[in-house]
Amino acid sequence: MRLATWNVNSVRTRVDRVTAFLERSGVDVLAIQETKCRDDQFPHMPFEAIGYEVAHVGLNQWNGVAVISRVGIEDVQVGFEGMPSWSSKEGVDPAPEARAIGATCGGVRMWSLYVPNGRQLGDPHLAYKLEWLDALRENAAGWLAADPQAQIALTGDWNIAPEDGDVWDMAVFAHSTHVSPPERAAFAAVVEAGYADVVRPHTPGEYTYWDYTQLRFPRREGMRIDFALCSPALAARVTGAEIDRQERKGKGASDHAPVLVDLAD
DNA sequence: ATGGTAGAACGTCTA
Repeated sequence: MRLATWNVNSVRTRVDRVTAFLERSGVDVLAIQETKCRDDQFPHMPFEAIGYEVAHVGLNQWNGVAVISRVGIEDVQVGFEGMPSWSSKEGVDPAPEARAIGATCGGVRMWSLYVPNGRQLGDPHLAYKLEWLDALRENAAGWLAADPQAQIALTGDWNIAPEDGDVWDMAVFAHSTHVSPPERAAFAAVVEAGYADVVRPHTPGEYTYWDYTQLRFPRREGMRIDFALCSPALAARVTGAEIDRQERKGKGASDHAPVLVDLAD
């Protein structure tokens, strides 16, 4: 079986690329982030036409996550217990955002996660990001405690570069989010809870994201911020992984590349 | 030059 995660940066703009990727790659279960649409706007038909089912949550033009599977979608869960809320405006009550959806697909508990960006050091959005990650960690630890043999994949755009080598120049990020110690600690806490980054060993030195501006992609100035963290039972099945850099090329590319994981049967 | 690009309530937020 083949899993993948991909921040598509608008599923409506990118639907032809996403379906072509599924057909070309043979991915069975794909987690996508930043669909940027409501549920009623999601283009289900192109996916159904090639044999995939979709579980999506999208509340407005921001965020939006989905699991797309051709090996079944069961027990769909939107968000997780204690997931923090957010309000972008003063005077507007905070509400949960469309940043997490889980579903069981072919025996794997697949999560599509879009971790809050954090914006800038000192921004309330960074505190929100850290609270969101802590609540995720607490849930993920609980899932594993309830069933140590569970095959769980925490995949998505984590908006964290865990190691200095995960950005092209640490000096550029000296006063930025994504590399700060609290963010890295929050990521490490999920790993310590039992979820392994199964992709890094197969893709040393590679990035998953390149900003649209400043010619970042041709200059090979990217970041590794998209991850598939797997529970022990699932990590034991991993036979390989790759980052599909080709998908970042050409007109109409997302700013993120798909991250793929191969599993033994 | 406070820049650049992209995508979403088509004006402004988000990344």
